[in-house]
Amino acid sequence: MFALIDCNNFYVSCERVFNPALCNWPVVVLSNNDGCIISRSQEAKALGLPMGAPVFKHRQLLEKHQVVMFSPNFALYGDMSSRVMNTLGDLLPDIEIYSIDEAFADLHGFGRFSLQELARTVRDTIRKHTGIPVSVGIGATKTLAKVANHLAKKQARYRGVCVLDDELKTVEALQGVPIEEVWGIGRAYARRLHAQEVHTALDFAMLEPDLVRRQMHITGARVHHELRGNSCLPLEQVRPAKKSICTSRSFGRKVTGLEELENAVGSFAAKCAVKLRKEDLYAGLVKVFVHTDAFDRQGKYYRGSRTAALPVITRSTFGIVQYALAILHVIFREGYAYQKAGVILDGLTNASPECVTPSLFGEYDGSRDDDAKVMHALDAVNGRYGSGTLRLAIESQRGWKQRMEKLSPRYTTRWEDIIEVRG
DNA sequence: TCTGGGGTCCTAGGACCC
DNA sequence: TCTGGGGTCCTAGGACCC
Repeated sequence: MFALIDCNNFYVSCERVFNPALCNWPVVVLSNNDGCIISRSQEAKALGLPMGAPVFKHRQLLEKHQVVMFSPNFALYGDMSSRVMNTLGDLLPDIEIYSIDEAFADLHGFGRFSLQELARTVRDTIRKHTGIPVSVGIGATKTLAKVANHLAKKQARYRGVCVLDDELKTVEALQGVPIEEVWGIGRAYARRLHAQEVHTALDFAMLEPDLVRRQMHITGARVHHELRGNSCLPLEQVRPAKKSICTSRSFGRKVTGLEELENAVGSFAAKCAVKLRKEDLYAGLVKVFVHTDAFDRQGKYYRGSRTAALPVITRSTFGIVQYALAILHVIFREGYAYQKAGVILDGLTNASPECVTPSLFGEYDGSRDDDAKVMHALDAVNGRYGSGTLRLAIESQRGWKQRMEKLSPRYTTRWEDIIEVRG
């Protein structure tokens, strides 16, 4: 059996831990740039605020009900996530951290315990240790655990715990879950399935396997298999190495000048390099993209992107920034109002550069010993005194910076922000 | 008139996830 | 006026190899 432990309204719940007055009040967390709604409390969902909706379209509703809004505080959410996962890891030996707010657990060996009681213990302990409410779903496969979790959240009678431990319960559960709610069935497949009169997870499970394989390829066939109780997605306890690293942002206002774009792209490239070293990897390819506002039907539209192969794999901020800027110069067009830019590192490897053939023509070589030492010093200083303490000059101008008007304090990761309790 | 067979690698695009 | 960010996997098709 597998369990899926999923935090309820995670980002909102994190804010509430340090602001309990917000419990029972409609609360939302916004995306970067304060643009969209990306987490909603139960009360906010009840008002009809959709997930992912742009704030400006729901301004009236938000104001009328005095919905409390937060800019995203990822430093806080990341730290709260590791507290939840640490507590979970103490309770269950085999877990896979699937996302910032979810983990799977393999329950083999727990056969002689009541899974209901086990799930309750997990839920109560995480709540007690971290303040975060979670739901627990248990089923014979990961996909069925997801279905169970969905029911645990949606139907009050489960009180946050749903265990599908026999066929009858499983079939009943599948009947109650719309096909679009199934893990692995997105918008496109859901639309096609509805057109074929497949509306629930049970309808889908009853289809001919060959038909599913043909229409939905191997990924769809796996979902189908798993819903029928045959496990084909194993627990992945070790996180696989990253295959790409991306840093991108929408701008706080439109950017037209090359110099400002250089500041943005340079900053994103430098951020990518830091992530790269944190993952202990080297990059082989750098990609840069810029584009104008896709929603703006009036303005001139342009999107440009190029990938450059680095002559030698590197993890140096200098090398990566240098290449990113060179690409930017190639794709930049005068006379456009840019809305977003990003840098993507690809061709990632953990091989050390000494094992790789160096460039015949002596272009920039990120494996140079002095660069490695500088990067080491850079990361050490920023690790100790805060990121951005030491940075390249190009990272300094930040007129394009995003709106973040409702940011909460970093309660758990910054001394100045720690909560004060008065007696 | 008649033109093989067996591969690999790369990229773009689509679909999905949180 | 105002619409996020960061990922993965799969497939088809093109280009190339011998």
